[in-house]
Amino acid sequence: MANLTAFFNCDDRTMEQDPALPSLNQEPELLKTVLNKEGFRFTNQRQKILDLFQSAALGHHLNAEEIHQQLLDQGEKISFSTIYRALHVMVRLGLLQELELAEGRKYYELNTPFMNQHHHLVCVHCGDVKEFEDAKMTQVGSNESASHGFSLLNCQFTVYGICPSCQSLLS
Amino acid sequence: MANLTAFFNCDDRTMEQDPALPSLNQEPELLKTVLNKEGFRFTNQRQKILDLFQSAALGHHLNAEEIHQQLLDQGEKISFSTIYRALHVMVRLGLLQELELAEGRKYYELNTPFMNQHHHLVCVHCGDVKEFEDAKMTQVGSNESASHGFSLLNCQFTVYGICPSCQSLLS
DNA sequence: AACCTATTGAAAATCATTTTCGCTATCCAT
DNA sequence: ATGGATAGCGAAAATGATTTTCAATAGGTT
Repeated sequence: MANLTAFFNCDDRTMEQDPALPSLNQEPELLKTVLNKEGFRFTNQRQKILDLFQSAALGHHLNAEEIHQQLLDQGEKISFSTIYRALHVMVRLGLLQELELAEGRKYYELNTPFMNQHHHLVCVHCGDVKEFEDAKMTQVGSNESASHGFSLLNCQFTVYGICPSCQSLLS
Repeated sequence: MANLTAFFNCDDRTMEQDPALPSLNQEPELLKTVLNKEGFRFTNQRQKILDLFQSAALGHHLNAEEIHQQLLDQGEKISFSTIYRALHVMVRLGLLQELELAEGRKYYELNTPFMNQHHHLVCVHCGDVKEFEDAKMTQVGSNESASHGFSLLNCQFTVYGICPSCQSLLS
């Protein structure tokens, strides 16, 4: 069986991602509610991690390393195991989305409702990432999953290329 | 700087992917030609690896582990380092494409000309992968990269969901 | 307040992938 | 063809991100 970590690796529990994506930005207490509803516990560390995503621009992606560093910078001591566990839980709960930007590590960003999903244009040379939206994408994604009888969780469109500045460097 | 391995990790040389994708299925000697043109050497191991992809259904993806096992099964002894090096070279030369199917490892498949690119619908529970094509995808990909001044290398649309049989298992 | 157990941090373990290094094989020029 | 230069090979060690283990602690519940 596949090992799609962020979807199914939160200890041993098996559970579906909540289809009604909670919008955390409103209520300060929402994280606790969402966690408890599924038997997870609210902790300071989880709140701090989520705060990072909420205080960053929407669609900003972070990896475990960056989260660790940013929390250190603001005086919070946290272990990598806690970070990874928190990320998995929050992906499972539909609060975060895991991104595969082909850099040998995983990135996470605040999950956005389906119809507002954005996609990524990656420079394979310098790693610069631009975001874009396109309704056609979501359209195709839901058509495809429907036509195969899949229940849709999310979709990612990633375009790889070389950005203008790297083009000049390389020429 | 980013570390997009398959694009830029072939020892130390820096070089662009050949925009004219060679169609290997015709000429038996083409691999040697393509390799030598860029200063790489033709080896038995590289041929054997490429053969695996060519004898499989088009669009079939393999990871390093599977390649290693399949070659063992057919009596070929080959090391993982050789496999990984060969895969990188062939991606660089545009013979293979690297796929991010979110399973903690990389998959490869024969590269196909842009307009025939196919995309993936992945069951996050059992790992089953369905392929599909959609011209809109390529369209959007080239529009986006063009509008940001990127030179386009490739694009991947990956849809995550739960397949029908896993849905019944989980309910 | 007491209990049950999910969560934490630290350290060890995994796992895919990469690198090192001495040896071999391919390519190019003679 | 032959020989030299060096790309590529295999084996083993190294890396780096992520996961797991385990004893101590803290969150949620009664």
